[in-house]
Amino acid sequence: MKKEQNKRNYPPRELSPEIQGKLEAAVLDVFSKVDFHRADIRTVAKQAGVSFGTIYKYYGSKERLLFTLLSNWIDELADRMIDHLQGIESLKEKLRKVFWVQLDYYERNPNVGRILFMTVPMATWMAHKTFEQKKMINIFLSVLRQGQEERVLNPNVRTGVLLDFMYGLVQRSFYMWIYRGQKESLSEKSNELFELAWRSISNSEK
Amino acid sequence: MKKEQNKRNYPPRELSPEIQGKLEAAVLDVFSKVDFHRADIRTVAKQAGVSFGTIYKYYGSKERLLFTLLSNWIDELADRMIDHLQGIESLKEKLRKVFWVQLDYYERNPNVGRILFMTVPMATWMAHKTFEQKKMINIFLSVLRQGQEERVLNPNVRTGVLLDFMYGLVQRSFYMWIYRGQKESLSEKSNELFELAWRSISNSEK
Amino acid sequence: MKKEQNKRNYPPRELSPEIQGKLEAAVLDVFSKVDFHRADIRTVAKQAGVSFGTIYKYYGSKERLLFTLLSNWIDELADRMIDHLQGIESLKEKLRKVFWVQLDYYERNPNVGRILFMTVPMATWMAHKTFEQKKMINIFLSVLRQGQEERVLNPNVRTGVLLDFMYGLVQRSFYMWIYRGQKESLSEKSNELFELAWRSISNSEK
Amino acid sequence: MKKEQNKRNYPPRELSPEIQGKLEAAVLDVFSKVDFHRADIRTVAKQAGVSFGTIYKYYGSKERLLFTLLSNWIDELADRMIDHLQGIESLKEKLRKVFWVQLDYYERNPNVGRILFMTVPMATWMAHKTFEQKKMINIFLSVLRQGQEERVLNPNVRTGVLLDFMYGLVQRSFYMWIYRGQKESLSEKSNELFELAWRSISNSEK
DNA sequence: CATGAATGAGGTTTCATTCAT
DNA sequence: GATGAATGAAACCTCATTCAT
Repeated sequence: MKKEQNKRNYPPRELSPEIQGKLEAAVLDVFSKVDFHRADIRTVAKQAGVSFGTIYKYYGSKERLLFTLLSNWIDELADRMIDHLQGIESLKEKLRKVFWVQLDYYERNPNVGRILFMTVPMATWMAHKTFEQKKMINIFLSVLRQGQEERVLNPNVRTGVLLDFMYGLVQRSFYMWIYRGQKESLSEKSNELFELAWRSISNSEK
Repeated sequence: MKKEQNKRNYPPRELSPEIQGKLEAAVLDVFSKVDFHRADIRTVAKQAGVSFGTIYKYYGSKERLLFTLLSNWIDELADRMIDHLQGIESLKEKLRKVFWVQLDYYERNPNVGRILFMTVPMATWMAHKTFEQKKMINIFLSVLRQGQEERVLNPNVRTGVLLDFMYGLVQRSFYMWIYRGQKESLSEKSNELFELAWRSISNSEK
Repeated sequence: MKKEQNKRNYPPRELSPEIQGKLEAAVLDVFSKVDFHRADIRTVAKQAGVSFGTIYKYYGSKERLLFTLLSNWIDELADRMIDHLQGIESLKEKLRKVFWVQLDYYERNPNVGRILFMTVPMATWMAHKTFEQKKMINIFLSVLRQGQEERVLNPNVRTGVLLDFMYGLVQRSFYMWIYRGQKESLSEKSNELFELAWRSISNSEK
Repeated sequence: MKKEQNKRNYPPRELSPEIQGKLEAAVLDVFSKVDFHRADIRTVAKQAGVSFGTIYKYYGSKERLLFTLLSNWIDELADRMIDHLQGIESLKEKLRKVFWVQLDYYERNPNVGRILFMTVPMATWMAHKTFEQKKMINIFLSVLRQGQEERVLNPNVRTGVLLDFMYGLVQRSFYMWIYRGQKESLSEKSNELFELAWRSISNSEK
């Protein structure tokens, strides 16, 4: 007898990249336009040209569909971050870049930002294994720790606080940018935000 | 997408204070435990000892129920803020207080914090008339503007950015406090956060 | 706290007679036309002018919907049987009547017959509490036992066998009547069948 | 209502005898345990060690799979009937044999009986070309007609009625045997049933 | 007016059937 | 040809919302 299909570990295998792509586009569109509870899987399926049976087979639930794709996008951002940090020596420049890469990404992918910062159901998202975003977090932490070791950053503040500080700023900046109508460029405000942040976290006693 | 809900003005009249109180307690309990889309009006009604029909009569929809009560709680916080800011002259101390009052409030009312920062569907909340939180915002803005006028705060940064900066920090601090298990006191970290923030926003050139 | 709603004992209360009536008509129509597995509850709901949510609330499943109504119809038949047996003394005439009432009922309500003898999923139906049809069965058994006690019926045959004998004949007669196109009157063949049966079960040695 | 299935002629060719055998065993097992609409083609395929695609290639639909195999089994029974009727001259003994062969077969193959009398959706089965069971029916009819011609059987009753009479008895006896827990031997009750039937159909005036 | 029965949308599941590989 | 991924229909279930009493 064949071994039992695992019914809870989604996805059981990979969707074809083509379908995956259409699905991502549809999820991005539908889930960024309305709150999670108003987004309709049947609409996603229709837009993606996939049967919703297939969606359920691979993702198992509305939440998991969203979380899985979201996780992919954040990984994309993390990869881009790693790429951009290469060859920068100055810690200050590294951190400046960290801000810029994020704001640039969300400016070019506002629907990812909308989903991440505005429609994802937080309580469940935080319980989801992808919330920690290890890859992304680790990049930040290693930069921040390096800074503290080199006494360039304030060593008296816990790294977690610095992290929250930066993340909070990015999140709030993003959704207020949306709220205020996306009038100016988000990435161009990156420097202003960074300088604010830098004064906070740099080691003024050094 | 689900159809839009009724847009009449709720509540049309006042519920008895007793019922109102039980309803607030029930909403606080139910909506803080799970994501908005999982919170069940029937459970709220049962806990409050009213029929859900009555809730609909006074609030008109699930979202409006939540937003209305949430708005009340934030007003409470604003009133407390005003109260605490009285008699403080030093701008730095005022801002320190602003942080403290918020963190203290959310620490003592973590369910309000959970709802505001974690379960409320952001997109719709932002579109709701109470999102702006005029009272609260105005307190902040007036403090910040006063600071900028007095050249105590960095005058080169738009007030909105300063606001986002503070709000983002409070929000992120709160939900990571929850995420990390509410181990230390949130209000006790207030000073650490404030000092970080202060270096950011104070006018270093002065 | 209110006591828990029983989720498995359907119906929790009575549907209004009007709705009940429309539902019966729709079930009769839909379930008699096609096999159980092809009958669609949404079609039933639409025809009955009831939402299918209501059907599920009261009946809980497709099978239970069918079984419950079917049970009602059989009770109707049993009541009619009791009514018609009144005032008949002769045991032979009683049994003749038993055949006639059944065939007459199914001839006038062929859709009930179709459902009972042709589309109901037998295996599950037999496991259902209403399969035994106590009321109906008891009428038969009491007539048959009386006959055996009076030595008018063959006392050497178990009553259950006599019952199967009669039931089998009615069932097969009905569905072959359908199969052969309902050309002659079914109730008019009642006597022919009865006389056959009577020779079988009457006590030839008396 | 669900859409009608494909009407091509299946099977288009022969499956290997080994697979055919495993498939029969699987169908017998799966379709006898639960109602038709609960029986799962995937389970059948798994048990038979073929993919369900193969089943579809050869049989075209769930119904056709069942009906085709069922038809084979009934043919088997008919062959056995022919075999057993050989060399019996007495019409009464022939008919006794007819009962016995059937009850004996279903007792030894209760799953065939379950399928034929309890789980097959009658309405569609009757519409299927194999329902008439020409071979089997012809055996019965020729015996019955011979009896009527020889004036051993009641000549005033249509042969169809006699047939229904016998079939109905076998069917009801079988499923009540199942219902009552298969406690006694079914074939041993054959004589009791036959004697009952014989009194019915034999020509009492001769 | 308060109530809760009824509605209907949509999440979740299962599965017969189709179809590309 | 055999396979099983994909489809889509419909059962099943929950719940926001409407509405008659």
